[in-house]
Amino acid sequence: MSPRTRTPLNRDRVLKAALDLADTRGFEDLTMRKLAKELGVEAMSLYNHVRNKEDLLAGLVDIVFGEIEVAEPGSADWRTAMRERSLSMREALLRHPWAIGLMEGRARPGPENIRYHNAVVGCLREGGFAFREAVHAMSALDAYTYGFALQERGLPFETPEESAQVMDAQRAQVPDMDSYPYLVEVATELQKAGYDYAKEFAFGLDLILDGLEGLRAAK
Amino acid sequence: MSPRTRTPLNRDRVLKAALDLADTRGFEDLTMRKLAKELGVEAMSLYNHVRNKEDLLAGLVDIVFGEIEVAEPGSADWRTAMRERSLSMREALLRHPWAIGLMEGRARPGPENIRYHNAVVGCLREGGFAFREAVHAMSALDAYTYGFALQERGLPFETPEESAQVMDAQRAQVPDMDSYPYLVEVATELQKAGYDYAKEFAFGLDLILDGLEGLRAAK
DNA sequence: ACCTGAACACCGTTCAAGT
DNA sequence: ACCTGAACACCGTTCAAGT
Repeated sequence: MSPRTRTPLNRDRVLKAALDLADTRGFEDLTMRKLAKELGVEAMSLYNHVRNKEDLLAGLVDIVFGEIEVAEPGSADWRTAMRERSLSMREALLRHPWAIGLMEGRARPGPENIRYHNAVVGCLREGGFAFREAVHAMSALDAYTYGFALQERGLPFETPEESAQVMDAQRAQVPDMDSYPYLVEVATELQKAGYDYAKEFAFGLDLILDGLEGLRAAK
Repeated sequence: MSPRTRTPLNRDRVLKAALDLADTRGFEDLTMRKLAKELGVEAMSLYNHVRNKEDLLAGLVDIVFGEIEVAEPGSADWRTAMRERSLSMREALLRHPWAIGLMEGRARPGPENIRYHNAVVGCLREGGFAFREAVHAMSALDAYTYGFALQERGLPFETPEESAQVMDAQRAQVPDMDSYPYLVEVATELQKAGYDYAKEFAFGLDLILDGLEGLRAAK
């Protein structure tokens, strides 16, 4: 039992601390050195539990995949299953916005990743989608969800006040703003009404689900 | 006329060289020092033409926005306009995959960004979409396109051979692969048929466009 | 088996100094 | 006005050395 760390370091503790660091202080603060300090250890010690930083990130991504809830194939109708898992996916990406660009990496997928994707395809196949159509459906839903999370991470339109602030800054910076009447309109309306991300996401999601329903019926 | 650089450095030349470096050698090789070397200059000289690296990246993002073709509002029916601009957007993101996560940044948008989004909203408004519906439409289309580009960047399923390779590696790594029958099926089918990204993208795109048509008709 | 100190080859950026 | 050398505060990672 060393003086500082009662529990010895292991891969799980390293990953957990890394996740927390990225979530609370931001992805750019997730460095091997700062992570080590957080764990009361020197940076080089981490390499006993993680191959390198890429391996660390792969571990984090798999934790995020593990947080996405998805029904057992056949346990619910495909539409509710896909709707719920897309909502759960957006929420996970909202908790870990730094992960968005890493989820679809070329690296070999982790166990949670595999479990997750198997369940998604399973719900579609058991829901009556032919193989090709199931791939279409998953591809479209995933693309939409990743892309929406990306937009949500970047855009500052949460409240009317925020929208107003952004637009004022923009107006000051772009002198010929009146050459862009459609944008001005959007800005004006958004200032009045605000922008509800959850509702906006649900709108596009239901639109895609409606389309997929037809695809399935056509079989 | 200095010995090396006949044309003096300026912001445009810096941005052009940076774009080329990121495209040809990858985003991780786009460092201020390597960019400077490419231009036959010391790293510190770049700061005469670019505030910092963030400013450099903002400049690159605006160049990419400038590469996305979009019709003049009112010049074509909304559906072809939106279809064409989404295809053009995917192609631009395919040429500059490193840009995907940067396009929707919090930073103030550049002139090409503003021009582009104004035109997109304009095509929808002139095409008969009410304000709220135009925002819905743009949001859904953008999310899908960004997300698809993200998947395409990460996944290695171009040819049947690639799919086979990936699956073999995965099989070797995951011993209980048979616990994931739906994934095995996808893998098997993909090995036979391959995966056509362009067609897959068009499928989801048309599905969303179909849905938006209904939204417009309902007004 | 696990941890560490020193070192290597890098980063972005500042600043005083050159022309 | 533009470029540079030296410096600062960082990175990820290796490796021999400690326990």
